[in-house]
Amino acid sequence: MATGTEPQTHSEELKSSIRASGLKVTAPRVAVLEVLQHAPHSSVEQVFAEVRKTLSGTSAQTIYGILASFTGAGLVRRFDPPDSPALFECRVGDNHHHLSCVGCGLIQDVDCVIGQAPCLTPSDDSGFTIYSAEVTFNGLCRACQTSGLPTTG
Amino acid sequence: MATGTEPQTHSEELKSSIRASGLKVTAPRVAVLEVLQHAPHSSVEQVFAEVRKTLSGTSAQTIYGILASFTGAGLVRRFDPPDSPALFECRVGDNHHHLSCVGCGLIQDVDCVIGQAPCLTPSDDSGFTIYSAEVTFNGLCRACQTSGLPTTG
DNA sequence: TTAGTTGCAAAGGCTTTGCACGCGC
DNA sequence: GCGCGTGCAAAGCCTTTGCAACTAA
Repeated sequence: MATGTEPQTHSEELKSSIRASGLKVTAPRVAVLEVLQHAPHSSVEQVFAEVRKTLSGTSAQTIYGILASFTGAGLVRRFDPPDSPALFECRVGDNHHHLSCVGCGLIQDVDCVIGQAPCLTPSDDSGFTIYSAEVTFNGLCRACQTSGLPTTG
Repeated sequence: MATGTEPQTHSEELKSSIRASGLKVTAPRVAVLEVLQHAPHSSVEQVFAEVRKTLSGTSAQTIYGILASFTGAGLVRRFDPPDSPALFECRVGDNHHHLSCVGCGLIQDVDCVIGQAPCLTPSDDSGFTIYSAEVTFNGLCRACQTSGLPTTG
């Protein structure tokens, strides 16, 4: 970045991803994708706040629209935890899953148990054609274990 | 129900379950549990409508409260599909998972792939103590395959 | 130029909260 | 009798929708 010619080379990759999904490349879209890459498991509010640091004129509705488009295009994955607004994460292509702490709500990624996508096959698919399998492990994170959260009541 | 003495023997089981969870037994609670046993994957609206058939004076807020209590007590499991209100199902104790149709939103139960709970172990638990693993298979149900839903755009 | 996308504003639905009465224990 | 649970009413939040102007391709 000596000459300032390529201050955002990384953005080119993102733009290519957007184009490859058949979507037009716009500043807010690139920004949303960047935020998601740097901060996985972001809520709409989080993405909105981050994008506005760069593009102050962006509206929340635009963020909703972009995330919906990206989710439909497969660029991002939506995650709906109970008692919380939806989270979004960059779909990097691998098949990772989630550890969800019932104590503090922390979401953490884990590699797929088996390693391929879909990594699981239902015992009876009932005629379904399976595209993907998402696994959520519910448990208690290390911090919540240490703090002695009550587990029985 | 000839004498009216035991028109709801089955309810006794439900009451026991409620009591066992440390909750008080009330008519709406028994009704909610009955609805959930007969109609898995019910939304709040669905449960509300069914309960009112028996207990016309029940309010929606009561249903929300009951479902929240039951979820906390482990009697029912909450399921948050994207773009839809939360679903609830009776937690019968086994470790079944879900087939979710991306075409029509149909949710169907499947037995656990492996058969034990938790039936999966993450490759790296990051210090988490895992209580349970929930698996959602995303795919296309037989009806949506037949109707030729577009899969590429 | 053409079509998709953004921005502004408002509405809608789902869910939660506060308080008093009633019922289960 | 005590305390939890229920009912009534309202507010809150997250999310979606409609229309005009702008930008990417």
